[in-house]
Amino acid sequence: MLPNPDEKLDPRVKRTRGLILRSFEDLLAEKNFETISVQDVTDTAQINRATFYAHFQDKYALLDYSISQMFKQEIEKRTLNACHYTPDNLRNLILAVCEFLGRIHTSCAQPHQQFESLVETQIKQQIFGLLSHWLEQSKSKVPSEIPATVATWAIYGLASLYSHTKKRPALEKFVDEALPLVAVNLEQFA
Amino acid sequence: MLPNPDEKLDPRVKRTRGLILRSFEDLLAEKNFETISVQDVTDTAQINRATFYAHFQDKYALLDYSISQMFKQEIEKRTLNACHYTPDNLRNLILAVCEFLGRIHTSCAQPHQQFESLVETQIKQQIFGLLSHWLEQSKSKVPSEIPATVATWAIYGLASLYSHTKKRPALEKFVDEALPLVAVNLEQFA
DNA sequence: TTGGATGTGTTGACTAAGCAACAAAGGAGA
DNA sequence: TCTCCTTTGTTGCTTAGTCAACACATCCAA
Repeated sequence: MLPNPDEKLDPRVKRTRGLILRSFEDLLAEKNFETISVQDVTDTAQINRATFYAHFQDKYALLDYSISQMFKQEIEKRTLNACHYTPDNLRNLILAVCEFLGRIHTSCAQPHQQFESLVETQIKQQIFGLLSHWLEQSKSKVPSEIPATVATWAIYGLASLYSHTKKRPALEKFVDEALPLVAVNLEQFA
Repeated sequence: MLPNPDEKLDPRVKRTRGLILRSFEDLLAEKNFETISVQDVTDTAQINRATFYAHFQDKYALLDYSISQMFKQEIEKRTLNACHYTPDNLRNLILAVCEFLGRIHTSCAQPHQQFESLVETQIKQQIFGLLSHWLEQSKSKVPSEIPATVATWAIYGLASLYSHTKKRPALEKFVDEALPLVAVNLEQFA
């Protein structure tokens, strides 16, 4: 739906980016983001360090890209990118964000402030883009920026709460309880 | 032991060869060798067809290389490349060849004449090289070419018999019964 | 027989990846 | 403070991989 810019790419580029991404995600599982050097990534990816810089400005850009790719996959898996606003789709989106963030917090070694804030920025950007896309398809011509922003922050906040909870409650139950509070501001787009 | 020519290689070369080999071995598990085209290999390896020809003359050369690499790994796994002639090492070698050939015959789709003969040539070359290496370390200065040849063919023959047997007997028992017939010609090198 | 479809092997021009070397910026410790 | 060491970005040159196009061989069916 949203334009897919990866198809017509030089195979060498696809391969290299894939290697970098895979290595980075593997490394994130063992060490925390701050202690991962570009060297570490290129060593485990078995590519040259200079090649890394041909693709990413630095490791922060890599993190941004990595997070957004993973999240995009999560969304595509649930085909949330090819639909419009309904309470049920919203419910699935909240579920997706909770699970995604939950997975990050269990599979990445001790997340740190900087790491978390970069993740937050990326994910919120994606949620906002998706919601805007949904709302603009509605017959209602109400401007969507403000409702989409409110919903985006609310959703991320819920997922953050969920993923930081030590003993996580049953996800479905959690989402069903929270859903109405988010949906109330979007009813006009249903 | 035998010189290891792969270490100081351009990383791109290692990667490309690895991709080609893996794809080829995967394809061998599904289709028989004759029906695998160079195109098939490069497609699944996600490399350009021209790149294939920069590494291998044709698919027959690839088969040779693939078989010899797999066999070399089998030998290295058992550290048979770093030892000398003893009846026990010989026993392990026979075991290795039987298992290797057995694995090929179960994991590769319907082997054909051409395929089998290419495999045979490669494996015998490797066995012969290894045996020569062993025998030439012996104190006895007896020429080793003839005994090594006899043993090589005998070993391959045994493994071939074993791997073509429908209901394979217990491997250990099979080898213990055959071992003396091969060892008798090598006693002088012990 | 002809023609389309498919595979082979090769070529030359272009582009990405590798490499070694560099300056510069921190960090840790004596 | 000074030095030693590691990491960061960057650069110019070399080499490997990509691409499109080519001529040629098979094969099979119209």
